[in-house]
Amino acid sequence: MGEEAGGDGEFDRFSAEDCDSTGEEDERVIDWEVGLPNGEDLTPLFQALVPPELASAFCVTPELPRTALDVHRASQYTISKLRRAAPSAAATAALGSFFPFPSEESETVAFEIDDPAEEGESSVRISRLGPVSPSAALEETEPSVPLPDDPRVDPSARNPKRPRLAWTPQLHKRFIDVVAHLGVKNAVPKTIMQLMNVDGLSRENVASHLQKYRLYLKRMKVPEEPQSPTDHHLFPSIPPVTKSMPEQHMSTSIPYPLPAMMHVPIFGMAPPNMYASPIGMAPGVGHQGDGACHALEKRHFNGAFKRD
DNA sequence: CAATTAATAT
DNA sequence: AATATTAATT
Repeated sequence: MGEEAGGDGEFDRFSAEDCDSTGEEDERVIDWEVGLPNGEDLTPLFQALVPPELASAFCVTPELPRTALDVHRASQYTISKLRRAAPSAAATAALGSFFPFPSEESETVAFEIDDPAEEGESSVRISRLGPVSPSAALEETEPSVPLPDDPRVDPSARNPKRPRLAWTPQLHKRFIDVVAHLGVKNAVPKTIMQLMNVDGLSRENVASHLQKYRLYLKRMKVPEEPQSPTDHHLFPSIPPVTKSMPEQHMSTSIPYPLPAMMHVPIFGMAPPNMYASPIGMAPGVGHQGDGACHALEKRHFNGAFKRD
């Protein structure tokens, strides 16, 4: 199970070429194919994975050769099975009983990519419904012949050019949830990053956000000179940190159920309606069903950080 | 090496 | 304005 990661974030998504696209398969779930090797990289169906000699040497019965029909049948089965059962969090094992919630809210956390080549308001939202790949969103044209250093060859290889991360409300919420779980005192970039379990999210992404978040908390805590009536409206009284008890690490007992932490595809997507979540920055305790702070800004959660 | 913070860059 | 990056410090 756990895999770790000490490593740095790697980019191992995309590259889902146009692995064929005969429109004959209506049941096809493109989403699942992203990142998978294409047909040419896979062992042909008729070829046994284990050579006969090896198989006999280890007393294993060689698998029967499969046909495309077998594959198709298996696909149908899998699809129909998954159709009725919502995906249960597969990657929640990281911390024991941490996020045992299978979750109804299949969260879609989206990354927004700011096209580096452009200025100003140029964030591109990638629709999860489309076969659009992140790389497609970042490349203006597509040379028919991949250059030696073509990013598509091996995105996981050092790809220093990571697109600028946009902290969408979903991502931010995940961040907040994790920090709350850890306790503000224990929440450090690496751990947060791991717990957030967002594909492509780097430690420095988190560190940067965390720094900002802490500044925000600081402001909240010591409002020395009570804020001008003008910036009062956005933030109702939200005691920033665990105020009641001397600060300790309360990693257990989360006041509210965390959304299941599932692997989040780097470019998921959120329907255009996504800005509905009020990002109250209550670090420790929550706001859950109650519509506590409805600061409702249209632009990301920034309204919450903003001083005004 | 990782974390923190402040400063600075894009 | 939001994030990234860097430098200095722990």
